[in-house]
Amino acid sequence: MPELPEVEIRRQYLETSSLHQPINHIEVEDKKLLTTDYATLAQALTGRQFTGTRRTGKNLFVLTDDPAVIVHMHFGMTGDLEYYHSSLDRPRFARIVFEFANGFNLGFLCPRKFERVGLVDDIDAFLLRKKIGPDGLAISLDELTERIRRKKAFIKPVLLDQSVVAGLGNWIVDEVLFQAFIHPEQRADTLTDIQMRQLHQAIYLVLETAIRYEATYRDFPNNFLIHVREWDDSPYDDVEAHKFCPRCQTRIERSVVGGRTTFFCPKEQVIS
DNA sequence: AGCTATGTTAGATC
DNA sequence: TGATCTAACATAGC
Repeated sequence: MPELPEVEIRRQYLETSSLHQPINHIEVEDKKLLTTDYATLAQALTGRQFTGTRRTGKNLFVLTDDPAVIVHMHFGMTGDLEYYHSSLDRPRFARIVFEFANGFNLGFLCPRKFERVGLVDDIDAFLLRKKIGPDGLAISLDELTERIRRKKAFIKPVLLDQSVVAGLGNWIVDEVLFQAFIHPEQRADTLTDIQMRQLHQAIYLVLETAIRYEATYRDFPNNFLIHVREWDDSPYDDVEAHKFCPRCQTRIERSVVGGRTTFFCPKEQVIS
């Protein structure tokens, strides 16, 4: 589920599996997944090698031995990477495959086709053009405060806005707001200095924790809200009974904010 | 069978 | 114009 931590895990995975191997061929099942036309992509990458990676928010960039050829990957809601050898092991949904000269393959798994791959020649220019803000792990308290205070919308959709701070998705924003004791519908421009400090700290805590546990939710600390969601695999009425705040045991509320399903503790996350 | 989904964005609306 | 909001996208899984 590719929010910033999952993309960071995929970056590390690609870095340890797929560098310094000449690319023989690129297989693309559905051209709609490409943001660069296939002929251009194939021509630019054939014979090249991946040499390193960069990440900003949910965007992964793969450098090659040609400084002007950089692959951009976005994992949408369900994208993943898998490095494999035999074509018999080709994973399901590997709709884009980078075939290396050594016989190994890097599959870009696109189960729901919300994923995108394309070429970029300048990362900074790309980020500017796409209005991607500072990475959630790198943003300072002052910059976060300045960017949030100029918005009047609810804090939750503001945190989901990649131009404000990059990398936070639906689950993580809920977790961050829970850890910071902030109601998802508090207006962004009304956050106090104390709340901003809590928010900044919570963003770092949640992202760091998720990366440390390799984004495996069930391993997260017990005081994380994420567990409320993880168990939500049976009909809502059935499961509501065990959704309680891990800190105060109040029943967790479920609503829709900014068009997304939202969980929060109605007792501890109040609008001030 | 019908509903929901982790993300992004075009187009509508304020 | 600019900010904000909504719906749609394509598909799998439950």
